[in-house]
Amino acid sequence: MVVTRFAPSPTGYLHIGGLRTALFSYLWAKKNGGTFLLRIEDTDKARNSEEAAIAIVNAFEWLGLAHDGEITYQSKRDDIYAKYIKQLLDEGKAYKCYMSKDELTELRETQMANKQRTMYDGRYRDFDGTPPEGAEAVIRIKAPTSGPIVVKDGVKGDITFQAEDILDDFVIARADGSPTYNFVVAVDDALMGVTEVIRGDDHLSNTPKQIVVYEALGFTIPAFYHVPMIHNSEGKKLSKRDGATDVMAYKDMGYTPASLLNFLVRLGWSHGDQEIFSMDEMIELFNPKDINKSASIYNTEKLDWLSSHYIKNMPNKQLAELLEFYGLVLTSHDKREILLDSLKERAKTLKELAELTKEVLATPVSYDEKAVAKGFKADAAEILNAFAAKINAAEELHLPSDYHHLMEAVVQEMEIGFGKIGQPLRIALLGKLSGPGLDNVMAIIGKEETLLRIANAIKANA
RNA sequence: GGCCCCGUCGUCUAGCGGUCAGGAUCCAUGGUUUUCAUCCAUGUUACAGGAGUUCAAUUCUCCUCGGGGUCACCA
Repeated sequence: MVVTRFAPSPTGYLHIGGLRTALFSYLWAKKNGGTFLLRIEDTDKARNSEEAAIAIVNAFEWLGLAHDGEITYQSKRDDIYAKYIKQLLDEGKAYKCYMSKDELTELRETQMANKQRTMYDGRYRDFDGTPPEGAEAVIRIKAPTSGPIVVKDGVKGDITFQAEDILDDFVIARADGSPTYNFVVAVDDALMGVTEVIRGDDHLSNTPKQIVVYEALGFTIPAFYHVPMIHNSEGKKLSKRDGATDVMAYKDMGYTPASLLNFLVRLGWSHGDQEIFSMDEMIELFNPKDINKSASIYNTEKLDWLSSHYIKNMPNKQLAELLEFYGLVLTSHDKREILLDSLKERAKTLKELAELTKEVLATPVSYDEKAVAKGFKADAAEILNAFAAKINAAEELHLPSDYHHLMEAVVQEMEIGFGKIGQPLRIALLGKLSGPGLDNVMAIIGKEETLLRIANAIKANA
């Protein structure tokens, strides 16, 4: 049974980097028919907020990454942590340390002055005297003072740390009794039955400490996969300062979960030359052992490409539903199919598609000056009038081809090139020289609106 | 600074001793399109450097350089 988890601390929104490790964890659990758990690490009361926890859950909902079972909140598990801390105390594997913060600071300063590494000196490790008057105690764990600690990492291979280089008797419970991060992570992962920990490699140097906790408590050590960081364009760890790192901002920008997830899965992971992955394919093909060792730089060029790919290939009905979030209601539009077929190949995001659609649907209120100078020549009014006359005379005008035939007729009768009617008509219909096929536009807006736009343009530009 | 990790086109990556170093994106050019976009075709650009090992190194080893992470009574 594979059990993975995502364990954010609710200090803000869900960010891109977190989402990627969550996605990896999710995929690996699903691939193995296992369980993907969510744990909110809200032990730091000063920095955490309930809104942040809700925001994270909402983001997962938008993305369709469902966790299994109930969400675990660390803030509700004080009793459990207290129990294990007491156990370690009773077994002599942890002890009370009465050193004050001032004393600690002083120790560190001396060590720095002597160019030693800063660490707790273990002065209360075997203390059995009377505690100093009024001193508050923290609980420290007895960590090994020398020897190798090996992290068996599925991404980077075996990583050997020397206890004397990195460890000291670190604090597992603060003076107020609250447990610290490295302790609760190990306890929770063990109690929740987590078998594979997939997380950012900024946690790599914490892992030996957690291993100390696992071993002291007699828990089974899970498999670790430390995935490389995502860097910003400066090559530094991606942080909130780097602009769009809030996952929900991607919804606002018009990206779909499918494109965002596809983009993220390919950051640090690949499967041969394949670029497009459906959720089913990701689940089928993902394996954390294939995760890259090196960090990747966050660059959204490919996200745009993926996004347009997914929009182009999405059924119009589904597209119309998604577009409502961006203020475009098309559900009852009778020309929805033509409309979206002719516009969805032009948009990189849903938001862009919504805007392009609104532009086509709205009667132009102004005309691009350069476009008029280039495309609305002296004979424009005559040609457009001839075309308008044909529209007026026509009985049935529904399909793009119906309008196309009328344009061809004008071209033939007046013995002009297609551009002669195309350019002014484009300006009349859209106010500029670019845009979707004119026959499509006319079929979408209909006979009356087409005539109106032609009349308006002649009035304004002739 | 100590410890740890990493180093293939600008970017995301394939490669797991012998390849014209492949794909994607971006960019450029051409074609298609009345226009723009799409689409199609073509093209430019990479093994950080130096020693080894080997008949042969992008691939294995070491060193250098470069980048990153982490060193709390934060998580």
